[in-house]
Order: sequence, then C-alpha cells, then structure tokens
Amino acid sequence: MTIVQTMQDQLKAEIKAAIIKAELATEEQIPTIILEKPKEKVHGDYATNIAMQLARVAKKAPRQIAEQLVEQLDQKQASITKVDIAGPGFINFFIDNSYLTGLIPVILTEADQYGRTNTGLGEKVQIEFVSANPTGDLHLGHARGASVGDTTANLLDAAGYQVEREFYINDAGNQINNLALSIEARYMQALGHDFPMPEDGYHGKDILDIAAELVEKYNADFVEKDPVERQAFFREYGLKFELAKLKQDLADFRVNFDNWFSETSLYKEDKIKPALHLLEQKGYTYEDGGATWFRTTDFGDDKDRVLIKNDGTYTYLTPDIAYHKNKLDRGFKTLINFWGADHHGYIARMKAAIQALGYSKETLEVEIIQMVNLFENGEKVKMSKRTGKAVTLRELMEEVGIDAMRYFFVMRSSDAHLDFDMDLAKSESNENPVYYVQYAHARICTLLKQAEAKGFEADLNYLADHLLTEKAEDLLKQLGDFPQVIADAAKDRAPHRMTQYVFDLASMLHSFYNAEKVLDPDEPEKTKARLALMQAVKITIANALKLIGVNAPDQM
RNA sequence: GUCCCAGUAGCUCAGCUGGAUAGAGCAACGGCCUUCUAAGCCGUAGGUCGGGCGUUCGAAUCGCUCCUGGGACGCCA
Repeated sequence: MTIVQTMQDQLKAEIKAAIIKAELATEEQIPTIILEKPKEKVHGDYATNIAMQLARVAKKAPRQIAEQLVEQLDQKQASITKVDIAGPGFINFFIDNSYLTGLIPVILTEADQYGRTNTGLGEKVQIEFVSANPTGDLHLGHARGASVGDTTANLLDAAGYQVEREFYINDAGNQINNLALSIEARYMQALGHDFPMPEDGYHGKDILDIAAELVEKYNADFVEKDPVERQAFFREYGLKFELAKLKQDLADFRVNFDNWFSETSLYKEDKIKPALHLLEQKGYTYEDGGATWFRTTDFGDDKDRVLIKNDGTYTYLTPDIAYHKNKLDRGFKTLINFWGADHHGYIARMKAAIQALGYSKETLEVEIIQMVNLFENGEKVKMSKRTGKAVTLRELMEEVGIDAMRYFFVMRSSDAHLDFDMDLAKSESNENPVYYVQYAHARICTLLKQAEAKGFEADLNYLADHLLTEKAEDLLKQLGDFPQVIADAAKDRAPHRMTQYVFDLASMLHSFYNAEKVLDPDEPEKTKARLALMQAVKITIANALKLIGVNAPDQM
C-alpha cells in the first residue's frame, strides 16, 4: 500500500461514512467511490461524482445530495482543508498535502526498487514477441514489437507478475527451404554461375553475406555436390547464421529473452501428434477433400481451418496449436502474444484452439502491433522485405540510436499506426522528447554534484517545512503516482503510458528548476530538503526510463 | 463483400471506468540567461473531437449508420 493509496482510501472511507450518516443510501446501495484528479487546479486535488451517481437511489438532486454529504463529512479525519461543490454536483476536495513529503524517505530507501508493487500477485504470465522468421534482418515492425513487448514485460514484472519472455523460432516451415534455396542461388552466383533465385526467395543483403562467407570458407566445394546435400547444409548453416544475428541484434537493442523456443523441437519431441489427437478426441476435427480440418467455427471463427493438408503436411496452425498447448502445460495463467498487424486474421483460429484445449479464450491475449511508417526528409521511406530494401533494426540503431528508438516505438499506443520521423529521432534538440527527459535527469545529476562540491547534504528532517510550494507539490504528487501508473499500465498492457508519465515528470522538474533555486547558502534547511526531493525525482526518472529500456545519462 | 485498426489544433498524438471550460509536444507569435546545464522556463494564439441519428442529468468516450485512410481475409508462414 503506497502513501498515496492510503490517503485515497481514507478519503473514500470518510465519504462512505458521510453518505450513511446523512442517510442518503444504505451501505449496499453505494457504488464504488471514484476519486478523480481534476484537470483544473481550482477544482481541488481530488473530485468525486458520487452525488450524481446517488441521484437515483436517494431520489434527490445531485447538488442537494452533495450538500448533505459534505455536512456530514469528517474533514479532519480525511485531511481535508477545503471542500467545494461545483458544476452539476461534483465534490472537490482540497487536501492537506503535507502527507506527500513522506514519500521522499520511501523513495530514497527503495531506490531502484521504487515503483514496484505486488498487484500482480505473482501470476505467471508469458509474453511471446518478435518471433520473426530467421530468414532475414529484423525490420522496423519487429523493432516496434520488440520495444513494446519488452516494456510490457518490464511493467508486468514491476507490478508483481511472474513474467517470462519467449521468442518462437519458425525454423521448420517452407520459409526455411526458401532460405536454403536463396543461399544456394547467391552462392552459385558468387562463383560466377548463372543460377536463378527461387520465386519466393529472400533478397536481403544478409543472404549475400552468408554466400560470401560460404565461398570464403569452402570455395567452390559445393558446386559439384548433390543439390539435396548442398541444400541441407546451406539450410543448417543459414539458420545458424540468421539466428545468431537475430539474437545479437535484439541483445544490442536491450531486449533479452528467457526462452528461445524452436518449432522444430515440437517435431523432435513429438508434441504435435498428441495435440492433434486431443482435438480429434474432443470431436473438433473432420476430414474433407483429403485434408483434416479443425472446426474453428464452433468458437466464432468465420471459417474452418485446415490442420493437415491433402499432401499430408501440416499447415502453420498445427504446430502452433501444439506450441500453445505446451505453453499452457508449463503453467502460465495468461499468454500474451504480440503480433504484427498482418497476422490479425489469425487471432480467431488461435483463440479457437485455446478454447478447444479447454481454456477460456481470455487465457490468450493477442496484442496487435500496427504498422510503422518511416519518414525521412519529410518523405515516406518505402519498405519491402521481398526486395530486401527495408530499413533494418540494425541500420536504425546505428543511425538514430537505441534510446530514441526504444522511446519512440513505445510512445504511441501500439494499436495505432506509427509514423517514425527519423530526423526528429536523430535531432538533439528540444523537439525530441527523449532528450527532454534525459536532460531532466542529467540536470539533477549536475546539481547534486554541485551540491557535494559546495558541501550541501540532503536531510530528511526539514521536508514538511520546505517542500509545500506549488511546484514542489506537483513533483511530489507525480512521484507518488508512479507505483499506481506502473500497475495500471501493466494491467492494461499500455506501455505508452510510461513515456507519458516520465515526460510529465521531466516537465515538472524543468518547471521547478526554473522557478526555485535549490542550492541556497542563505537557506540551509530548505536546501537540504530540496536536495532530498531532487534525489527522489532522479531515482524515479531513472526507474521509469529503465522500464522503457532507455538510458538515464549523468550529463549531456 | 466480411472483419479489424484509425479519423481529435497547421503537424504528430494523449484523453484511464461516460463527467466540469477537450489536453500535450512540435510549428507560429511575445517574453526570460552577471545566478544550480537556455537540450530549459513563462505567456499568447490555435478545435463543429470525420458526418448524422440515438442512449442520458451529462458523450471525444457507449449504440446504430454513413464517409475517408490503412490492414487482414490461403490446403503461405
């Protein structure tokens, strides 16, 4: 329970007591009391619309209800300094904010743990994200998925869930054959042979790199080899190469997975047939046209889906069902998958599978990451994986930097299309929100260094007397909200609220910094109190940035 | 054709469970550095929340409908 929550609960309890005392409603009739933060400061620190909600039960006008409620309210008990009734019946509370200074010792003690809560109650959640095919470079869509998935995982972890990050390696399907054939073509071409690329071949630069590596290591050894043998070798070689590259790119992007799950392992460990049998047993499958079908329409899909094609091979769906069964067998209570927008049509059948396996459809949550459009010099940069001309994650890391990418990709709610402005991300100016936030952190660091040099030390004994100015209170309130913001963002899978939060906090810091001098030799007590506040802000900004995967520099 | 996402200030976007005069940032305009980093701060201006109908004390938010943009609809993965 945080200090802010304790205060809010106290206020809610007093409101409830007042309602009963004024005989406006019985305890059972009272709806959940909602405290909201008014946008305007003249509307107090908190407001409630309970008088409007009670209008029907009490059969009175909202304003009248509000008046009777306020009359019975124990203002002292709820730390209220003033109550107003406004508008159609809002009750506005002005709180004695001295309780806020109690936040500082808590933050300084918890340090890098500040913000963590236990709201998730240790629930086991698995997050599968990126899961790009090991057939080419990671592009912008993957970068967004990586940022959003990783930050969501960080948030869930901080909110007390037990999180596992997993990458599903699609190393078993047709695309891997294509990879082998593409490498083969590039290898032969590199040695001067006229050799066609396969129709759905991969045209990326990475394939040329692999071919070059092969030529360097083996010269023309493979030219005369049996094509089947050659392709098998290239397949393994290419897969290893691509996977190593994926892992390196993601690690450099500060995204680390707990588990790399291989699709092939499902075949090797014979996990697919048992899953298939289970669906058969439960009566969800049938034969038609030489194929085996899964009756997903039983679960609201608009069409049944094929599990085994009439050539005897599986569709993509079949091992994926086995994979998700495996996840559930591992004891995860919730599975969150981050998918690109192009997989949207796949959700219904996967949810059908989850239900057919005997779980509620809410067990699987699919978060769709909408497309990223890259803009440079005000123009849209065309992307195409097929021609290999897409901008890669690696290139963007080198060009705009990791901090800006991590921040920008999480900045917008992930179900909306994102315009990524390269010039803005690169710019080291006030247009760039990443710099704005980092600058706030760096400013505090410099300030603390100066304080040390001048012999000032933070002291927690003077907080209540010196931190109740408007700007300081704004900061304190924002600091106090941090744990709740994390918990809510985690629950709602809304990582973009974290960038919003830290931006607002930075803005309040800059505002405070300009309005009030921290180091003041004439006011030693005030200086000590403010230094403590600055330390608390520094910790909170750093913790927030850490959740997003952005560095908090000491100087800029 | 069916489904999904989006449409909010000139631009990019927030807006949580329906609440008060719809908010930020950038761009525009006007101020603030002999003083802890001006990569900053303060102020001004800017809106028919795509259109319409409905639900209600109250709608950007919920429902219906239409318009516009993007995406998905395979025995591909």
